[in-house]
Amino acid sequence: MKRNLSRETRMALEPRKQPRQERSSKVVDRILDAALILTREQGTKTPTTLAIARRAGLSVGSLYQYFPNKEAILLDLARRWLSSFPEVIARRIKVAPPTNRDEFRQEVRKLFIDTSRIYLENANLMPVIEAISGNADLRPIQDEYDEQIIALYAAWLQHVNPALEDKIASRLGVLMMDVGHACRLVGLKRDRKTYDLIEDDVERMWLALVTPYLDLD
Amino acid sequence: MKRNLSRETRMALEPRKQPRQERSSKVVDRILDAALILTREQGTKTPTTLAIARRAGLSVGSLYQYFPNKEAILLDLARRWLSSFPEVIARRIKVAPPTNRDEFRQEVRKLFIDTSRIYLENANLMPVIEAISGNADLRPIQDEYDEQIIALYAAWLQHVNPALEDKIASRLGVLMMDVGHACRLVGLKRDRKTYDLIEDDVERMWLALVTPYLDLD
DNA sequence: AAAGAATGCGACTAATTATTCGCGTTTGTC
DNA sequence: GACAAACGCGAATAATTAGTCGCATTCTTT
Repeated sequence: MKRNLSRETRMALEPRKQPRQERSSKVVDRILDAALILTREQGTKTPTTLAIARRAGLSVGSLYQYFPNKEAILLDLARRWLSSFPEVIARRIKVAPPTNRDEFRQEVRKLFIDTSRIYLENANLMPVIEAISGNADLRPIQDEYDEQIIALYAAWLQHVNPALEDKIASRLGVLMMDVGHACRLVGLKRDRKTYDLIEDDVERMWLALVTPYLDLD
Repeated sequence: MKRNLSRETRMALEPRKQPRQERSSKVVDRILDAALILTREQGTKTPTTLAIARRAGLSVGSLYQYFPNKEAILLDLARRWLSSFPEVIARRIKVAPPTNRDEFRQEVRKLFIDTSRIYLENANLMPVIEAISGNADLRPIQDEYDEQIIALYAAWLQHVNPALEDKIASRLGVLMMDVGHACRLVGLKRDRKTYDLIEDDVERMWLALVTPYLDLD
């Protein structure tokens, strides 16, 4: 278990080599698929390298042809998810800010729907997201993304109400993110109808959360 | 690492022996204190038995005089926290149900304040709670408590509005718990003033969440 | 088809860490 | 103060797993 990379893990998360031959790029997919399936099966615990290799019909050695360490595999799976949040929120800051209560509600709704879509589209990798949160090595990386997302939520709030103090915006940003995340994780574990009901619940909560701080009208 | 107890862990969580001599009951406290301090220091990862023993000025062997395994130590720390929730919610079900919108708001507020107090009083063991959630062996035990708490929140909702369907009550119960938990964890990491502001935020969200389902008036 | 590069293999290494066990020490009891 | 029970110790055990390395196989190119 040569394991003091943990500190430098961040540097070491890039793929060790680009696949050159066609067979190997399929192998990368097999590895990622195996890791995803196992993470889903096992819930909390991240799968072992041996388990991933076996499931992918490979040997451990082959894993390390393409990934510098186990963490990199999980992170690769989560990468699309992690990066789509900033994109989506940033997009909703580019439009003209609302001028009355009704337009404001519309804006909340849009942000709300866009973020919800991210969850729905990535439903199958929620177990990976949860595993990452529970992993000491990966947690800091997720925290970085979270910081970014919170900052963007805060920016969105100030876009909607430029008079809003930084401190308040950032507090509300954290809560929007965490409430949304917690509720949607619950929702995705239920059937689609319940998910939709929970979405309505979250929307009401978001509105209740931010409305007092956005004295339009 | 004799570690296939995991399955039978549940049986094995009781203290191995009651301390008979006075010196040893102090030792149990020292162990618990050490585990608490280390968990707080290390954040996510649960401390090793060796680290706990060292910090408590003991040897590993002595740990196992009083605890059947490492998990039992953390669980012992969390036990008061885990059990106070059911107590507190159950107490709020015993009073007469509200008859109008204003009394209802009062009831929400009371439940809200009572649960908030649990967080404030146990602020220093939040890292333990988080560590437990991230630990594959302990998670299931916390989940059991969570089930219980959700059921009680649901029962409270039906106490307030007896006409409320089971399914809705349980959905709202989950959300009350998760939203409260997520926000309060954030709050406890901030200063007291911010905690109070977040409490107001949560109260508004709770009200927004449940009000549509409680057609009093 | 032969050379050389890329890929694949899996036994092995090594780090980590939970738990045990036999023995020495302290404490309580008479 | 002597005896047994309780307590304390920590080296040894053993389970688990991440990551390596030299050799084997397959592919690409000419």
